[in-house]
Amino acid sequence: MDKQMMPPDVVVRRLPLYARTLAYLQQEGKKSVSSQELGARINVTAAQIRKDLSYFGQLGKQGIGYNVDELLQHINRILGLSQDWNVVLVGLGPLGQAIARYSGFGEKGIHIVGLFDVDPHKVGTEFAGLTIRHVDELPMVAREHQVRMAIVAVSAEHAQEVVELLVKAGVEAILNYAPVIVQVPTGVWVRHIDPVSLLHSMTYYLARESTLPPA
Amino acid sequence: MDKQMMPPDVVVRRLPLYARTLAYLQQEGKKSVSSQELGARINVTAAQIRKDLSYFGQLGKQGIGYNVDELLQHINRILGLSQDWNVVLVGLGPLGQAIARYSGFGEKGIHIVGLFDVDPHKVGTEFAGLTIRHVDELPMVAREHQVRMAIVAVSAEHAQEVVELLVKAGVEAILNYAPVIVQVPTGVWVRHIDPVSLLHSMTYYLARESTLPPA
DNA sequence: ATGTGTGAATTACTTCACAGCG
DNA sequence: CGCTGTGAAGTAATTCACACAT
Repeated sequence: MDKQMMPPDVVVRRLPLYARTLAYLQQEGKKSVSSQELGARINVTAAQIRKDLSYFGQLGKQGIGYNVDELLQHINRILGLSQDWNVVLVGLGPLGQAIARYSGFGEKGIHIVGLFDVDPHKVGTEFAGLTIRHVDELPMVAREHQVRMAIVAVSAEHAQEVVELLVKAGVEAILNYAPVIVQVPTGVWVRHIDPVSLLHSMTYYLARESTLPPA
Repeated sequence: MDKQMMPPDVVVRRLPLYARTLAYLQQEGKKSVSSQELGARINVTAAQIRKDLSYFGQLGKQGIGYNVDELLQHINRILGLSQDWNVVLVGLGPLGQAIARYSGFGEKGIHIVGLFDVDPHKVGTEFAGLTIRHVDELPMVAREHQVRMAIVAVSAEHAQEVVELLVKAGVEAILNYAPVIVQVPTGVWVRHIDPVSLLHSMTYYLARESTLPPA
């Protein structure tokens, strides 16, 4: 597929999944993998994987499959993960604290470099190796650490205003844990984490029982 | 739209969002809302909302819009949220602990009735008002509380085996926080929570800068 | 007037199926 | 052969646009 043709967002969203699975395959000592095999691990058809990857060039070898190391490195490069990314976290309630302590980000090129809250009891205290600061200091810290991404873990009521502060501070990508859809200007990306909605979308089917999910 | 025609999963996934937004509108004292207005709050087109809702009957009034109270109650009924749902949580590491403490589930008809781990240091201790039990006791507790849903917060390595235990214990819907796609038999639903992948799918765009997200 | 409900049109995404390379 | 890469075909999801109800 042509280089200049840009991949739809659904494809971009699947790339991290491919990367992670390749990393697991790598750990398992696999050198090479077919689209078939890779797809079986993540419930994606072989054709889908081949088509997705074709947006980014000819990454496989006919008759052989994909080289695990190469493809992993290639996808990481595509995702911009050859560099590390500094991220700030806003909101240090129970959820924010769990996120701050979570080690899974750091392993994958995401570094939390600032913690922010407004609660005077929290501001100034240490947490997970960082000092919690007042959100007023966001612009300063963002500039200092060249922060382009943020994680929002405040209440639904405060999410929109926090997002606006972040955007004003130059943040271009936001992972929002608050149970509300936030509005952002063009040029800023948002993704939502919403466990309650996911659970509720499953109760729909359980309440119906006769319906079966796709194999 | 015909009653017997069943809504695609994308539609079902949007319903909880509609419900939540209606709940906010209700709190704000709104009595009635148009598809236009509702859509503006959650970045969904008015046509989309009307078409989605039409799967479930004629829920609005021409020239007026939708009655907030009625529509909210209707969607909740559709989602099976007129009843409450008992859920078990497996894995009480930092993430599982945060989930166990999170109050947002209970407010929305989801009740955590069992906590499970395998760590002998944790089993037997109290947490968030419940006693942590060994996963061996899963079948018993699941039967006792008629548990049909579960939340998995174990490591990637253990996720698949835990899911299999859950399925064996009769669980039909799983919210998986582990960074791996788990395989389930037909008739069981899984949804994934994957913050790292969401962040990585955004670094893709940030690393490209010229590309703008959809308005 | 206003705003729903819905076929028709459009756009987006996935799968097919096969030429061609190793 | 085995398995990729990819146009073509097929599905699915979204948006249009307008008749119609209030």
